[in-house]
Amino acid sequence: MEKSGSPSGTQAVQRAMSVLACFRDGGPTLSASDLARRTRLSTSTAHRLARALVSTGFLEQDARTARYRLGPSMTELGQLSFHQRGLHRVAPELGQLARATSATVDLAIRNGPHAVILIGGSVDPESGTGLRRPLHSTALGKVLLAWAPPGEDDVAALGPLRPQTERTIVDPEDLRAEIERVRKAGYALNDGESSHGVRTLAVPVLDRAEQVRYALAVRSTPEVITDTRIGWFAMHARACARALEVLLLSPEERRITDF
Amino acid sequence: MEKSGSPSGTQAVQRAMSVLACFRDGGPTLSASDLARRTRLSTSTAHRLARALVSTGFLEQDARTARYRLGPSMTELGQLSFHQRGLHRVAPELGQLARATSATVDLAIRNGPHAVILIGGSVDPESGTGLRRPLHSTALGKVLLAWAPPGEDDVAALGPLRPQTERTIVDPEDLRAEIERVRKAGYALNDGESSHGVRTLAVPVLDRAEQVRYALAVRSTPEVITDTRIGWFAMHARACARALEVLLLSPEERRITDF
DNA sequence: TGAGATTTCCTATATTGTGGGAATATGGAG
DNA sequence: CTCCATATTCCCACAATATAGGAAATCTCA
Repeated sequence: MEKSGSPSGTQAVQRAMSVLACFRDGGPTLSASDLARRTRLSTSTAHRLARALVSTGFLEQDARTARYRLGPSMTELGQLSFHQRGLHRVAPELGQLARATSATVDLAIRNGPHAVILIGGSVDPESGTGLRRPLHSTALGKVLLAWAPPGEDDVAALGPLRPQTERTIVDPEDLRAEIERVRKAGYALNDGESSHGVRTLAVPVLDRAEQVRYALAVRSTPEVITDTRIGWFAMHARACARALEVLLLSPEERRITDF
Repeated sequence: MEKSGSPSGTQAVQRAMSVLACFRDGGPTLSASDLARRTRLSTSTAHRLARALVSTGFLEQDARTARYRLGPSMTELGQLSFHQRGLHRVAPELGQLARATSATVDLAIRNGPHAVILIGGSVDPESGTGLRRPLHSTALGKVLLAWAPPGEDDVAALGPLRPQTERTIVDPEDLRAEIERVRKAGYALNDGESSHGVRTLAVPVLDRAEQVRYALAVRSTPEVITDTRIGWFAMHARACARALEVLLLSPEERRITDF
């Protein structure tokens, strides 16, 4: 099928994961043939993979309709991941930042070409926890790119840069320049590049290797985050990010001395 | 290796899922050899599966220590699963039940031989969201067994019934009798069977096929949930469960008329 | 610096996943 | 109620893919 630059020797597993990934864009339930269509796999293969995922609890099949939905293992391990990262401990910090800045606060992590919001300041399902945002058109994404480990900082690997508004950066060269600017400034700005009338400022949460683990954003309107106050917002966000750096690095990692 | 009663034709996928499952019992990070040991797979195989999971974002590998942790796709799809089930809409109902009863409220779903708490009334990581509890020693579990679909109600399939306290039901026959009692009464009781001094009452959240989708529990001390007030607690829990039944059945499922 | 453990890569083998196709079940329309 | 279209599930021969052994590279700790 694809020539697929991946040198991995695990077709079945990657296909199974792409079955799970269908639920990112699809509705809450998908039929076996939906899965086959979306993954471009044969009906038999999609069906067999789905059954394997059901047997391990990552999918669930409705007894009546035979449609699939994400299963209990997914929720369980998702929560576990949340706790194992220590994210349940950062809520107070984020709340404080939100109050100090009167802005909405998001904490995100990179997942391939997307930023996934781990803790969303909004309960709005359209911009809340679990949401995927593109890297090129968000402040979170620019931060995740600017401090990415070598090899994952390739703008070309993002594919076509889809415009969200007329301000969205769509030229890879422009994006590289923007990323360079972000790295120098220490924060990223998204001024209506993903949606109109929204201005977001993001900073990295770094580990000791100076690589980004999470991105932290404060989001509001241009009337609140004015040009002259950007420095002030950056300072507050940076302070919160530093607090998170302390909270989010596990004891095990912390014992590793750097110099 | 195992004779493995599963008639499925997907070894690689199931093995990959068992790699993910390692993180349920293990620490927040596991090394490649940890994974090989726990899954009883050869080093090469465990390593290759782990890499495939990393490439799809379900695992993450620390650049420094080369250890693995659960990845962003896990958190993302976990949250997605949460929302797609409509669970973000039930918080008010659960809060109301908690206030009315002055008890802790848990909502759980079955995952194989365990109950997974989807919304835990406690922020305590030891008894909060994402926790796995055994089916035989919890009120949640008894409910999930009592209304299980045919074929999944087999007590024998649970394996050995491990005692948690001296009150834990360990004889399969006793458990079957208890399940029968639960079904008749409409609620399950756990009186110190999983931990001392804790009494829990659980009721099912049923779909129209009279099969259990979720289990809802109120948990407190025997001084609060006294013998004489059990009926009162059951009534309140049952009322809340009915409200959840309305909330949690998707519109798609709802349009299916039953009689 | 050296011993031991761990991560990672490579390759031959056959076990395992693959997809065509047929049988069965489901739901909608007339 | 019956028929038709669509979707789900099962079966089987083929060969592509995952497997495990071993060796090299890297890291850890003394």
